[in-house]
Order: sequence, then structure tokens, then C-alpha cells
Amino acid sequence: MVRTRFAPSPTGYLHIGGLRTALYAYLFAKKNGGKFILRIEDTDQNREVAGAVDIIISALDKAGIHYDEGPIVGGDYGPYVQSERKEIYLKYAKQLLESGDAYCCFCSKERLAEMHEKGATKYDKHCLHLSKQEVQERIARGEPYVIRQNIPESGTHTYHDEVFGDVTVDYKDLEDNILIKSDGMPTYNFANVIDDHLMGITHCIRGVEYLMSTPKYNLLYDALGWERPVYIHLQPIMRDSQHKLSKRDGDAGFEDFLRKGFLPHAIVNYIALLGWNPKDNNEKMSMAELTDKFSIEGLQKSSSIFDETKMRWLNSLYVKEMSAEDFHAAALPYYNEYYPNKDIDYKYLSELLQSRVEILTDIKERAAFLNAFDNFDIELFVNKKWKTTVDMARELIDDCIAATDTDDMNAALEQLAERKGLKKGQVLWIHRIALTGAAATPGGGAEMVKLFGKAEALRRLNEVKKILGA
RNA sequence: GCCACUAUAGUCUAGAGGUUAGGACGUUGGCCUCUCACGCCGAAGACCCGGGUUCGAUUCCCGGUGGUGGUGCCA
Repeated sequence: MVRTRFAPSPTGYLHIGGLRTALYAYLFAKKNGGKFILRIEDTDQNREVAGAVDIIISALDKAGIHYDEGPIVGGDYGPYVQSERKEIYLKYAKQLLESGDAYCCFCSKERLAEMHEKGATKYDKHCLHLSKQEVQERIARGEPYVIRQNIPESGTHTYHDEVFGDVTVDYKDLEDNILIKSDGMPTYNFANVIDDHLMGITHCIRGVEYLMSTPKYNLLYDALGWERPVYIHLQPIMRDSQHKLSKRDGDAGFEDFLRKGFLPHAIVNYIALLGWNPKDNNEKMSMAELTDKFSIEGLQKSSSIFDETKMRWLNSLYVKEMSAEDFHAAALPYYNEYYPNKDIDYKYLSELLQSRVEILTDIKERAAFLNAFDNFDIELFVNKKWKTTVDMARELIDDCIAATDTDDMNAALEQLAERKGLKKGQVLWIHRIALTGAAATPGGGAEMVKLFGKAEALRRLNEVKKILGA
């Protein structure tokens, strides 16, 4: 049975990169009929963020990534929060101490800092050579200490990664890293191994930042007599060629994009494509299709740059295929924010807008004419292609009002054009500008009248008449 | 500094020892049209550099360069 996991630290938001890692782990598990587990890695007590776990859970839920085991829902391998598993790590740390694969280290931070200042690139194994007796005495005396992993001083380690192939690391480039901190909490380097094994994780899907330290984890699996998982390392999602997407720059949170008016699945669909390709030219995929097509062979070995423009395009595809009702429901909160209490047919506005917005916040721009009418710019009547002028508008405004007030406005406007010896487009242009005061509107004059209602349309036209001084 | 990973248009990517190097976003020309958008039809735009292997390398190998990552009592 395939078991994968997403193991975020509770930072208070769901990072886009983390979301993609979670997505791949989820897709891989589901594709293989396996289980997807959520585990919270909160061993750094200095980084506690209140409510962070709930935020991650709710974000994953919105994204359509549902975990089989984890906080709240539980499971047979819990607890799923590392801070609640402290005793477990300690137990295995002791085992490693006994087998000589780990040792207690009493070195002060000052000594460590001094070593680095002198050019040392890694810990010198100073405490490895302490006698058993001395170690016991110092612990009994209450001296603070950490437990370090005892890495071989020479030799190389090769392991297989599903996307990078065989990876070889020289032991001399690896440090005797800390397994248990002086506060008794494990570090990631230790906890991830213990938990992945105890939770039965078969495929370890995580960022490339662990590619080089994986041999250390393998050493731990070996020392404990455990089977190593299959490794699948993922390159990061970048903001540009030299920076990762980061919360600091405000471009990294899943929820941020939701607030910008992106649909959850459009985001998921888009990031699925960053670093993975489905081997065909269809880019728009439902969760079921993603699950069906997902494969580690399609995973990219290089990092990829996040392109919000392309995500907008994908989002627009999803917006267009929404039912009119769904789109209207989704748009309503934005109307309330941007154009509350207008005397217009909001339902009809939705119809006009649906093919014209890529993300929901585009509504603000696309229907700005609803608010902007107060600052009417009469120069808008001037159109090069149609050769319309402000004077022409002045001349036609009364007739436009009259035509708008008939039962068949379109016919009336056509007749008006004929009568004046003008092209229909010229009249329509002037009419629409007079109605909206906007060069671009989500529909023509007729649609605008339908949107406003005849009374409001006439009110607007009469106002423009005053502005024109006609 | 040392170590690791990586490299096809602006971006995401496909691809094979010999291809007109394919697709998508974006850009751009046109059509449609009272504007915008949608839709449709076109266009421009790429194999990081240097060696080697080979009849032939963008593809394989080595080196360089660029980028990223690791080198934490962070994960």
C-alpha cells in the first residue's frame, strides 16, 4: 500500500510550493490507491504560530486535497503532530546512542561558533571521544547536551532518487548533525525519519533542499534496521530565476491568490503543471484527470518560475465554464464591495461579465463605468475610426434620448442614423458613450440600457445632455 | 570557500544521435464587432559556452559559465 505524506511546519499560511508538494503526494497516493497523510512538523518551538494548523487544514480542503490520516481526523499511526511525539523520538535516540550511531555532545554554542570562526565547516566530533563514564557524570550533573548523529568520516553514499537518478554524496561533506536538541525536541533530520517509518510512509516526496542530506537519513534507517522509503525530490517554484516564491514578497500564499479572485482548482491545476507535464497537450484538468495522469516520470529536474499571467488564463477557462448561477454567486461579494446598491440588474451584469473577467477581482475594472459616470469625459465621443465628434454628440443627444425611450430602441437608432445620413456605428458609439462615459464596456449600448433599466438610462442621457450643454 | 543539483523562445514545457525543434501562456497582425472581452485565422520568438565521441550533436561524455540548494540546537 502506497502511503505518502505532506509534512508542513505550521507557519500560518499554506505556501504555493508546499501546496504543490502536497498535491503531488496526494495525486501519487490516490493514483496508486494509497493513503495520503498530513503530519505537522512543529518541533521548533520558537516558531509557533497560533491557529496555523487550522489554516493549513482549511486551505488543503479548499484545494480539494483531502488527507486520510492526520490531525483532527486521526488514524492508526498518530499522533500526527510531532510535538506530541517527543517521547517516541527519545526512545529511538537512546537506541542509537547504544549502538554508537549517535552520541551526546556537550559543546557550548560558544565553542561551536569559535570553531566556525576558525574556518571549520563542520563539527569536529569532539564529544564522540568522551568516555562513557564522563558522559554519564555530566548528564547527572545537569549539563545541557544534544544528541548528534555519528556520520562516518570517509567513504561515499549513493542512493536512488526517482527524479534525479543516483545521487552520491561524500561523507566528509556531511556533518554530525543534531538529532535531539538540548530542549529534548528532535530536529527535522531525526523526526522525519522516525515518523516516516512509524507512519508507514513508502514514498517520501519533498523539496530538493533535502537531496544532499538524504544519505544521513538513510544511515539512520539502516542503523535502526528499517527499510528506506522511495525518494522523490522536487525542485522549487521560483518567483524569478533567482528568487523562490516567498511570503515576504506577498506572492506565495495560496490564500492570497484566493483573495485575488482565483478559483481554488485553477490554482491547483496551474501549479500541477509547474514542474510536471502530463505528456499530452491538454493543460486544463480536473482533480480526477490529474490523479489519472500523474506520474513521477513527468517530473521536471529543474526549477520553474511561477507565471501568474498563465494562471489567470487557466482561471478564465474555469470562469467561463461556470454556470450562470455559480458565476453570479461568486461575483456577488465583489459587487457588494465595488458597486453596492446600484439600481441595476446585477444578474444581467453577471451575464455580461462572465466572458470578460479572468479572475473575480477583474470585476472592479470591467464595470468601473458604474461608478465613474460622475467624471464624464466628453472627449470620449471622439472616435477616429468612426469619425465621431463632440459636436456630433451634441447634435444627436436629444434623438438618442428619444430613441432610448421607444419600445424598439435599436430600430429607432437605426432610423436616426439614416435620417442624419450617418453610419449606424457612429450613432451607436455616441449612444453608448453617452450612457456609460467609458471607452470600454462589457457590452454595447443596448446591453447597457438593459443593465440600467430604461429609467436610469434616460437619467444618464439627460445628465450627459447637460454636460454637453446641448 | 567547499559540496550537490540544474540548463530548449519572456514563461511553463515536448522531443529525438539526422525534425521545417512540437504545444501552451504572453506578445503581435487580421477577422468578427457600436467599445471591451469571447471566438476564429495568421506571425515573430529557443536548444548557455568550449572541447571530445561520431559521417553527423541541441541530444552522449568532459570542462566552463549561469542559476538554485546544502554547509543551523530551521524545516
